[in-house]
Amino acid sequence: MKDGPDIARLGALIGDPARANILAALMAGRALTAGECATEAGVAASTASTHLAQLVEARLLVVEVQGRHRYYRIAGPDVAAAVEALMGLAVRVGLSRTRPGPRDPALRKARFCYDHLAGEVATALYARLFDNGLIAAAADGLALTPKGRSRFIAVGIDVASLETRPRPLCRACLDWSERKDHLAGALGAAIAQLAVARGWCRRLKSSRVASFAAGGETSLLRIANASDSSVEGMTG
Amino acid sequence: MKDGPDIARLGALIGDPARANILAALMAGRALTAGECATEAGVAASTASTHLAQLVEARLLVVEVQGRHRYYRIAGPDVAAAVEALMGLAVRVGLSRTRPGPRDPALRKARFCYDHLAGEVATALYARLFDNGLIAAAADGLALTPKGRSRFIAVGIDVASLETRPRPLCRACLDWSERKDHLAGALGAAIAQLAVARGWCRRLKSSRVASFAAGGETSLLRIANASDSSVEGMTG
DNA sequence: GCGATGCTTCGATGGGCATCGAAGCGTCCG
DNA sequence: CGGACGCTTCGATGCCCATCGAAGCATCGC
Repeated sequence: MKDGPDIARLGALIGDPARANILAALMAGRALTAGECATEAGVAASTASTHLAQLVEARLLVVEVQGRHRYYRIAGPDVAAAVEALMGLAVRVGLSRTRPGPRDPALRKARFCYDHLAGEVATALYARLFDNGLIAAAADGLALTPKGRSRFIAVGIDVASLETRPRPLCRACLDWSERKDHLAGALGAAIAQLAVARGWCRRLKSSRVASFAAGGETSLLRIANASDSSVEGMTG
Repeated sequence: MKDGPDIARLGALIGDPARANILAALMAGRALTAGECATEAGVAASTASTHLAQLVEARLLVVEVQGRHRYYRIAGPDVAAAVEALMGLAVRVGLSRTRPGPRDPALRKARFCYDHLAGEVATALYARLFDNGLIAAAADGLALTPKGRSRFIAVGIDVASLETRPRPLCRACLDWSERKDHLAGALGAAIAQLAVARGWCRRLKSSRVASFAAGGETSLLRIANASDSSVEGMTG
């Protein structure tokens, strides 16, 4: 009938409460079994199964079979970005399921956005990375500066292998709670992994919340200080 | 039940084909009467009326009454951005309603994205603005450089008045057809207005396509040449 | 092997909602 | 002031699809 992308099918997919809950749960970045998805969505296992099948069919999710378990996961960063964009619009438009923002202040403080960090901490880190010249803008988006490259290597991130991937290294992602950008892309994911590996923060189970340990937040922000060498000494 | 933004309501809103068609039509940036929306969506006037009421209720659209006509319009840039993001995901995920439609190449070449330009031409302009140092990245997003500021003033854009608005001056918007960024924000809108006023391009009626006149594309791209003074001489 | 567990398919049920025509209400034109 | 036009509201119809329990199919543990 009309030309262009079939936005209606996508909307309908996301428009069902059960499917939306599944997507929201998977936005934490972890893979969930079909049964866990059913619990998250609050529906019977059979119902969740049909929903999951539809989401896989539409390529929003991917499934990985391990024995008698089936692990479902967000298909990729672009799906996560679109879901995140919708969340941002929902907040701005006043469509929240709890009146004054998420009842969870922890969620605003720091959370996982698919495979990278979001929230207050993440937007602060992004601003500092920028101000200190570790990342900069390029014609095709965001780029890692030479200064930043050596810094992240010193911190323990294998930048070279990240660069071989088709996925963009740096990408700005609009934070729905802060209304500022935070760092996404392969580098954003690597930083999140680093933060977990070093024990700076951990995922709260069954939620997107990133719980920071004492001093973890400052350790993370210290990444953006190109001249600070204390990061390497910290281990988890 | 769950915390966080009510993404399901938004999805359900966009998920209906009639509403999706209305939104897509309004993405051209012009306001449409209720009757025109009904025609675009291919439904009866009464049906369209209920859809429009829901979209206004959800703050995705705003309505302006003029005499016996009611003009509906996208509520703001954030709504447009989210819809654009969904379109991008739909394309990447393979959800298109036409394989390679006839009107499609023109749409990829240049189109209106709410109030600014998108497509091949717009991404090219964005890259040149960047390479020539007229815009640059800042911690909170994109910024106009002093060089760029004087250039746009010379071209005839009232930058000072744009800066007084709450709306961000420059903003990167991911182009769903090109998979690169193009310029959005108040400046992006102003450039689009300028291009129309100077006769470089015009809106094709009832479509998002921006039809460029002979030489119009080069005239537009010439904006990005800070040393080129021939732009001011061209009038529409 | 045999039962238990995890997940999907099947069939039936029900509810929500898009859709339409007709009627009602306001606005413009002559 | 009367008729036409634009839009919305109303009431009725019908369809799509989410939902569930039960049954079917794999896999794991013993």
